[in-house]
Amino acid sequence: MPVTERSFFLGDAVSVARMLPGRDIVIRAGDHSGRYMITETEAYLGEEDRACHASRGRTRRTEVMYLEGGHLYIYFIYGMHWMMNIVTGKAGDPQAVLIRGVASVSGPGRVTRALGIDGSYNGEDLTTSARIWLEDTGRRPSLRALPRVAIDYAGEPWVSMPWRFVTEDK
DNA sequence: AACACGATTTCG
DNA sequence: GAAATCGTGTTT
Repeated sequence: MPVTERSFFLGDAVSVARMLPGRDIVIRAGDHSGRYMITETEAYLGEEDRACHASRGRTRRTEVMYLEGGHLYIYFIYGMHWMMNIVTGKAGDPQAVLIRGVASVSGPGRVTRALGIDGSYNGEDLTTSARIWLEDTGRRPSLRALPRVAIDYAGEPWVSMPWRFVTEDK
């Protein structure tokens, strides 16, 4: 069933990142329509977290992270890839969860390409959108917690925090 | 106005 | 191992 309760997204990013795997992202957008089970997530914990874009404060790019949980934070990187994140927490608390993988699609850049996600989805509200939302199918996969990827520049302790969650292969 | 670099992917 | 490729944040 669709997850329309705002409360689902108001927890901290680590909590939400642990709840997302097993749930489905549903897209209804013309040429890109489908259901994709989330398999891998990564949490970014606000201004304190040196790996989080919000560690540099509120800017034009990061302002959507300051919205209340349930909105999408979409950004472009390496000149070619869109990254999809789900904002979590209360308004003013810039946390988000990167969607690193969905069933049969590994890698955050490949996820957005498969789902047809681009900058037009930045700021979209998952609890009210007619083209993208979350659904709870009841699946509760066991997870493995690992360090986050490609954030060496953040230094310790952030580079070592086990805030990446991967569905165990079974 | 110029510069350095990135929450990645792909090719060699 | 290195290129591709450009928006963003920082510095000048």
